[in-house]
Amino acid sequence: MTQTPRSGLEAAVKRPQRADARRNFDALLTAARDAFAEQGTGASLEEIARRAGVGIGTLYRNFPTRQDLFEAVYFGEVEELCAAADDVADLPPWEALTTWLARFVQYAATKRAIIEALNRDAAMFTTAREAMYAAGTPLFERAQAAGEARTDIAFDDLLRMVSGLTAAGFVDDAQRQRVLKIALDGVHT
Amino acid sequence: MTQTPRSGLEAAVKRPQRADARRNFDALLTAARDAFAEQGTGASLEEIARRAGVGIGTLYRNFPTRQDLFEAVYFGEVEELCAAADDVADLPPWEALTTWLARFVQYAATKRAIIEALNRDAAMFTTAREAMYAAGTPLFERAQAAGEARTDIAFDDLLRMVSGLTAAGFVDDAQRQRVLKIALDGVHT
DNA sequence: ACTATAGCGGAGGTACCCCTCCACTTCTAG
DNA sequence: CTAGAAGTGGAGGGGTACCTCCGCTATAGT
Repeated sequence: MTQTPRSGLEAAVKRPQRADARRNFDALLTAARDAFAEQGTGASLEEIARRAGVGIGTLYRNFPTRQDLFEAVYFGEVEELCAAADDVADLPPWEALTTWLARFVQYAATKRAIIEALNRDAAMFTTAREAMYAAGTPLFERAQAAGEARTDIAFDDLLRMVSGLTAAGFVDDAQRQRVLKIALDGVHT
Repeated sequence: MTQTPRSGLEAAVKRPQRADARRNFDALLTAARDAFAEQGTGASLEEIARRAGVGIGTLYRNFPTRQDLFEAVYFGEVEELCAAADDVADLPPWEALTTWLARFVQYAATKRAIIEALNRDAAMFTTAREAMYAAGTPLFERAQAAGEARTDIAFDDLLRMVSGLTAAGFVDDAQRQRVLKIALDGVHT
């Protein structure tokens, strides 16, 4: 959550120097993350400040625009997702791919910002998208090389398919898993 | 759009009697449909009235609550979708199913309300959901009976999968089609 | 301890949006 | 033609959100 520089994803916002300010900064980040998760990109900034227990002025000083706040949260999320790609590195090809995608689904299910982001074309999204692709493409290509995934589709197709399933509502988690599996069966060879 | 009673989907709102009032009513419905399509369920009622070229008061007289307006629009949409099931009746089983689903995707892509609706459980959604299921299930079962669709999944799984793909953002329509096809390959036998 | 200063927070202006209410306009039946 | 019923629309009250501004407070370096 507190950022660990990696893959060019550092937000364009710098953590303040003073200890008390840093506390507020982190509280804001956490509150924003929760709020964005629950209510999407449009969550009220005033409520975020309230949740973080700071004044609205403090929020605006740290993050002059909604975009700045969003980036700070969002880059953190994407980073975690990318890191998850390492965790599956030593599974067999197809399993590694599906495990990562499952994590993508489960992870992003509560954080729809990531999905909303897959679509827009603002600069920050491009950066984040590239990071996600950098993390996922090797898994996909490994599966293809092992003859486990069809070669007539792009990783982009796959990721969008999965992200769609993430966004969809399901009765329960079992159904989500089941449907994901069906869809992935279309990719498996 | 102007409602054609069918499958218990008549909205709980009645069209006014006077000619001028009826014109306004229809204009509101059209404007609301566009607005909901563009901005989702939360579109501003005042803007809808503006688009329809009527006063806000007129909107409220015809549709006392946002829900009323939404139902009126939404039931019309669902009806059209159900009607589309008839159009594919004489295609071969698998083709009939996929064609209908493709229409579902294309149709609902601009009208996300339908998808948002698949999830909530208010009474009206139940009604609409049932109508959609009544229209689609036969197509699915026919494909299953013909040995063209796997039998270990429910129509509900399928529809949610497809609706997820609908909601997802794609680079272009070609990609949308491609991804839909991949996902459906997971269902085909 | 002391002070310069980074940081704080919330009042308040602006802009929407929701919804109600009612003086006014338009339609239509007779 | 006409009168009453049906319908109109927008002003206005109550909310909430955005964002700025600035007098006050807590911190860090000496």
